[in-house]
Amino acid sequence: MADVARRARVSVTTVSHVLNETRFVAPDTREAVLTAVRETGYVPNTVARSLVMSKTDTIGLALSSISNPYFGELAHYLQAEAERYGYSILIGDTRDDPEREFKVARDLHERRADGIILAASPDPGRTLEYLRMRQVPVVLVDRLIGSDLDEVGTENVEATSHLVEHLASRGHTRIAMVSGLAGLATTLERVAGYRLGLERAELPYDDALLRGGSSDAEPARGATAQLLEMPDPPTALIVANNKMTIGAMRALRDAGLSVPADIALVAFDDFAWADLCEPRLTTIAQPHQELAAKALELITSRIDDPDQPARRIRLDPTLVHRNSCGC
Amino acid sequence: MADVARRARVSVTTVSHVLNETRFVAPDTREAVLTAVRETGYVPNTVARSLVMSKTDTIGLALSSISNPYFGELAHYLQAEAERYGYSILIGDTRDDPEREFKVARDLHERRADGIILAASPDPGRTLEYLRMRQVPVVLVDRLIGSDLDEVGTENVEATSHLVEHLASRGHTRIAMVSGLAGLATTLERVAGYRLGLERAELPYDDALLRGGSSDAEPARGATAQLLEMPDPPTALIVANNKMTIGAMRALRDAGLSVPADIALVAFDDFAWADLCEPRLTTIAQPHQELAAKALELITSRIDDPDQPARRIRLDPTLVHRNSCGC
DNA sequence: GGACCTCAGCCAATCGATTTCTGGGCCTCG
DNA sequence: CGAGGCCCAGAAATCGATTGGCTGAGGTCC
Repeated sequence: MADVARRARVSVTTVSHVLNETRFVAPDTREAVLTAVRETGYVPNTVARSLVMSKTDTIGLALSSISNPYFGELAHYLQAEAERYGYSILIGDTRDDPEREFKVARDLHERRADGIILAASPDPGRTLEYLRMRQVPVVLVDRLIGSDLDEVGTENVEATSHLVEHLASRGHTRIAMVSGLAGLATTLERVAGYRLGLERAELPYDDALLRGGSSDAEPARGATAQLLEMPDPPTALIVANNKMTIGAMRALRDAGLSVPADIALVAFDDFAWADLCEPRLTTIAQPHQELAAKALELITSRIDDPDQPARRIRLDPTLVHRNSCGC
Repeated sequence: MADVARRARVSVTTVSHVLNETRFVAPDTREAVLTAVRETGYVPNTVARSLVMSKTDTIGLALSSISNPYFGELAHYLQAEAERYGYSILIGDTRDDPEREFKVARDLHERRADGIILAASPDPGRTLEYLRMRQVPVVLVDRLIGSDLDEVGTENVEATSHLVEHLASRGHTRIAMVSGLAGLATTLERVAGYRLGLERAELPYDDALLRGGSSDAEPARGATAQLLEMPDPPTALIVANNKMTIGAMRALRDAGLSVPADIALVAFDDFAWADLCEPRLTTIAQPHQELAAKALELITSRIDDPDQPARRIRLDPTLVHRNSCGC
C-alpha cells in the first residue's frame, strides 16, 4: 500500500480512502491512486485489515468429517450462504471426538473466526465452556443440546415417531432400530422418537430391537446382522443415518434377505443414490439448504448483536417415500 | 498479551518468548507468565502473528463444489493432511466457473493463504495468470493442465483406454461414453483415453457414441437417453464421473434396460453406495487419500522453497470390478 | 483586508504480536 | 580493582492496514 501511495504521490491514508470509498477524494487524485493500484498489481492485505478492524470476515466450521455426505452437503450450503454475507469459511474436522473438537474450536478462535458453527460431539462440555468464556459467537447445528446458545437443527423426535407409527400401521409389530453414536444429541432424539412411536402405536418396547451402530457402516452391519439372527427377527428396520445404512444394507444382502418382501427398511438421510439402490430406499431427507441458511442467519445476527436472546430453530425433515418401506 | 505481561510483571517480549519457547527465560519468570496466562484465559491472536510473520499457516482450497462426493472426499483428506503439517484449510467453491474461480483465488490470496490448491475450471487462464504474477504457491489437483506448476492427479488416458480395451475383449463393439464438462482437463483426457482404447482394440470411432454429460446428473441422463434411442444402440457404456452416473442409471432404468444383460456399465469415481446399486457398479476408484497426501507434500515444499522446479505426479486409479460390467 | 469556512489530504496512533538491539546486575579472572 | 562475560529481560521497531485530528490552500463575506 505504501508502494501504491508513493507511486500515486499521495499518502497511504488517501489510498485507503479511495479503496474503501470511505471519504471523498478529488477525482484526479482518485484516478491517480487507481492507476497506481493497477500498475503495481496491489492486493490488499486482509490480515492487516483484520488486525485493526478486529474482525476477519471468517466463519469457522467445526463439523464431523465432511466426507460424510450429510455434512459435506451441509458444508457446501453453509459455504454458499456464508459467501452471500461476505464471509469465508475455515473448516475443522472434529471426527465427533470431544478432544479433537476442543482443539478445533480453540484453533478457530485463535485464528479469530468471527463466529463458529458447531455440530457438537457426544460430549461437548469443555468446548462450549471454552467458547462461552471467551464470548465467541456460536451456533449449534444438527446436534442441539438445548443450551443458551443459538441452535438450528432437524426435528427428530416426531419424525422418528411418525415413522414408527407408519410402519406399525402397515402391520409391523417387530420394528427394530440401528441407532447412531452414543451420546450424540441426534441419536438420543431419534431413539426417543422411536420409543415414543412404539408407545403411540401401543407396541411393546423390546430392548433387543434397539442396537447401536456407532454412526458408521461397519458397526451398523454388525448390529444389523445381530438383529437378523434373533429367534424372532424384526420385520422392519429403521437406520438412523446414511453411513449406517450402507452397513445395514450389506448385512441384509449377506443374509440373503430381500427388501421390502422380507423386511422393510427406512433410513435417515436422503442422498442422490437412494433411488438407485435395490430396492429404492425410503428415506428421511433433512433440509440441508434451509439448515445452512438459518445457521448463517443466526450466526451473522449473533455477531452483529452478541447480547440478543438465543434462538432455537427446528426444521422438519421430509419423508421421501420410495420402495424399501413396502408401501 | 499486554494484559498477561502486566499481570506477570514482565514485558510482552518475555511473554512472547515464554509462549513460543524462543529464548531461555528464568524458571520463576516463566512460571509467573504461565500462571498469568492461565488466570487471564489468554488466547494468542494469530492474526497479529500472521502479520509480522507474513504467513498464516493456512492453505486455500479452490475446488469444484464439495457437495460432489469426489471433491468432498478429497477435501476431507486434504484437510486431514494439512493438519499434519500444521495448516488449516480455507475453502472456496469455484463451481467450475472461470469467473468464480478467479474471485475465489483472489479472495484466498487477499486473505494471504500460504498456498493454494486448485482444481482448475475449464478455462483457468486468468486465475493462473493472476496467481503467477503474485508468485502465490499453487498446486493443481485433479485437473492438470501441464503448465509450469506443481500438479497431482489421476492417470486418465491409460485408465480409460484399458477400460475400453477390456470391454472390447468381452465382445463389445458398440462402446459409448458420456463425457464430462467440456474443456475440463479430466474430460479431455478421458475422451482421449476412450479414443485410444478404440484404436487399440481396432474398433471404429463413432462420433455418435460420444456424448457430453456436462459432469452433472440431468444432462447425463439426457445424453444417455439419446444414446439408447439410436437405431444401433451401444452395448456398453462408460460414464466419466460420479454425478453423471446417477443420470445414466436413471436413463437406463427409464428405458427398462437391465444392466449388464442389456448393456454393460462402467463408471468413473467409486463411492460407498456403488456396491449397493442394482447391479453392483464396476467403477474406477481414484486414490483420494494419496492424491491429498501428495498435494500437501507438494504445496508445503513449494511454500518452503518457491524456486524449486515443478513436479508433476500422476497416480493410477484402481478398477473396482463388480457386476455392472458383465464380466 | 482580515476573519472564517470548506476542501482535500497528511500525520501519527493503533491493532497484537515478533524480534533486534540494548543494558543492568553479577561473576570471574588477571 | 577493573574489564570482560554471562544471564535475563526490556525498549522499540516492525508487519500493513484504518481512522481521528490537524493543516494549508483557496474562497467567501462584510
